Amino acid sequence: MSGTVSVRDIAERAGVSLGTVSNVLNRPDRVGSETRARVQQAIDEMGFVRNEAARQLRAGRSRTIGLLVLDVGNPFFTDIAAGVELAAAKAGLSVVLCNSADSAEREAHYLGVLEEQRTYGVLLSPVGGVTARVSALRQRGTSVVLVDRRASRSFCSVSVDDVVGGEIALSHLIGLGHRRIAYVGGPPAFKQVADRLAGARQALGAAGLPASDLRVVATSALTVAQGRWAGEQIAAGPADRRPTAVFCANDLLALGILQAMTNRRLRVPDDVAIVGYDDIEFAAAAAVPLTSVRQPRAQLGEAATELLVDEVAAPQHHRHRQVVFAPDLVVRASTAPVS
Amino acid sequence: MSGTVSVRDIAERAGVSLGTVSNVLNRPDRVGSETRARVQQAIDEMGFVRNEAARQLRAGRSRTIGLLVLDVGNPFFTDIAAGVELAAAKAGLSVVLCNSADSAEREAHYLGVLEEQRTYGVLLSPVGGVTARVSALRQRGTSVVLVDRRASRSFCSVSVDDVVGGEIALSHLIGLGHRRIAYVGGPPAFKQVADRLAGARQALGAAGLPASDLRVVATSALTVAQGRWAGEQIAAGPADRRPTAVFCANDLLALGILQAMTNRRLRVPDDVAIVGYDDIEFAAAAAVPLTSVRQPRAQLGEAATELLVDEVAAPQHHRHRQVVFAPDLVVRASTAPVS
DNA sequence: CGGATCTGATGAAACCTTTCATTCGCTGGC
DNA sequence: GCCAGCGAATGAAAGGTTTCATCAGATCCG
Repeated sequence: MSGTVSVRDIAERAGVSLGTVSNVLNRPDRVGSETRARVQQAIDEMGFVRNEAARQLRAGRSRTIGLLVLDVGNPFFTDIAAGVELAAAKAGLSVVLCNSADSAEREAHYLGVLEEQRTYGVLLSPVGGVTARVSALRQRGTSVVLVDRRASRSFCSVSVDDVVGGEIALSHLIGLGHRRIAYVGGPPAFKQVADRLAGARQALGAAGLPASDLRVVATSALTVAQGRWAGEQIAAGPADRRPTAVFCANDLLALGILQAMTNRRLRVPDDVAIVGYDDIEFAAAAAVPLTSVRQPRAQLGEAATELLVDEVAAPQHHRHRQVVFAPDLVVRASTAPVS
Repeated sequence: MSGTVSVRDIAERAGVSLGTVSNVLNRPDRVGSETRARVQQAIDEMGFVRNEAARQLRAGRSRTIGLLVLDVGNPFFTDIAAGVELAAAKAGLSVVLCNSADSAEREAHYLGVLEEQRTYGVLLSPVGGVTARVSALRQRGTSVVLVDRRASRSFCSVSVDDVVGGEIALSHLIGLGHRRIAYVGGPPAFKQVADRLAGARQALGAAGLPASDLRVVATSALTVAQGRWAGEQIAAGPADRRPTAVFCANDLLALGILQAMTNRRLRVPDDVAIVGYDDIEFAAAAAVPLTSVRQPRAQLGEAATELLVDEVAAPQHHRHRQVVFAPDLVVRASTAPVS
């Protein structure tokens, strides 16, 4: 303890006024060099550390961005966080990372905490959608940018075009000659799941192929276990009717499929080609490295942060924008021409 | 904006004094029920949100724990974070998660930020060790608990016994009849790498087996790529001298080994059994689910938080403790009796 | 009815920093 | 020698909450 050191103590020690110490800290150019040196010395000697709370109280707003994500355990979000942190550092801001863990209750709790902290702004990947709680937050003066979810006109947002993602995944498989293809994903109500399927169907249509070439296997969640289950379904059929390729709504499903195929002694990509989605780190590290649709995660985080900073810096002539990124395909060993 | 609402506004609206509003918020039992209701109504109507900065300024300390980890992308740390969050919530505290990304510079930066915030305390998985920066932080009154690193007497710490971990991994393989075993890990200077090896050797000795039964393959990092490389080394030898089992210093290495074996058309566990370390989520999700040494990650986080709370709550008669957990073994498909 | 007790409410002080209008002390120009 | 102008330093005010000593009013008992 030893009674924390304040600007007043420094001022006393250096024989100057409070204001001068503050100036040394914030506008050193306005202070005579000799005085500045004396103050600096006092700061070093006494081990003075700014009290951010007092600073923030005075400023009315903190220098910390709140990033509230659906799942910190998901590499997708930690990569976004890395992008946010990068952009925030550039703007002289810090980031606090909060985890709603898919729970609306936790989301509300953290929005409360962030609002009490008078956060600079909030980057939110919402559990359900833009709830009344979020609108209230914004109304009371905290800027909010949606992440990984396209917003209406009244909010800024950054997201990735899932229809395009489905399209490039399927175009890749069609290009390799695959004609019996399965789409694994669910629940179908998830917008991402539906959009990626829509994109896949578009690609099929564009190639002049019948919609029946794509078989949909609906899962109840986007997990490895569900992938394993779907893999069993797919492997169970007779070889001549079995899909030669599988497009999964995310990489976890794809890993589950891979595991099921390994169990069944089916070879990837020779017997079944697999395309995942998200390109998480472990997609490249899988026993058979996965071809996957990559979302520009770090860019997503950076863009969101920039939109936020823009909104906070000039609230009056800020126009909300909905930025949509295009995903791209990372081709690895799990896909090959149909045999 | 609309000029943020303060306790003063609420007091005015409800026709009471400042202090009463504060009492409604903090000790509702000391306020008459009728008054309380009137104040509460004013709060709801005006959308009052506590200003945490002012609160904290007054209290001299924030209600937020700083958790500074080596790598937020690593599931090991996010699981610890989950445990921390759980225990923190119980104590009415929030958690901010910071990422030093293995950089001493970033670590120092974040320690600075956390100190300026007058954080409740810091949970630190240190980059190098307990630097002067950390000691200074503590000396100025911020409690620090080390995570995943055993501390000397002067700090609290929580860690997992890596020697025991190595021991149980190797005992498992010995029990399955394996006698030609490889240990993959590095760089050897990493304490964890060395301790796990020491444990492995102990198990060998305890079983009355010669030290030569364990071949050490040193890697330059604990990554999938290095695991792949080590796997190549191991697979390259003649079948009758090739190890029948591999114990890896972490799961990433193990995944790399698995990938190399798949490439080489060697079967796991029939040709080569694999034991990983950490039991990350993807260990279970691998093409061949990995047997792995599990560290009690959530418990680690919880214990660290409790030590911190104990230290902060009663600094005078607090005694620093170094809690060491024992890991356990999760047996999956990647190990089987030697064929 | 007076005094003791108790509940409930009050308001000033303190926490620490930043800001800004002022003041101070000089220099240079007229 | 006086004044304008300038750089440098000052000090009071503000920001919102909590705490604590104090006070007002009601209740109860003798």
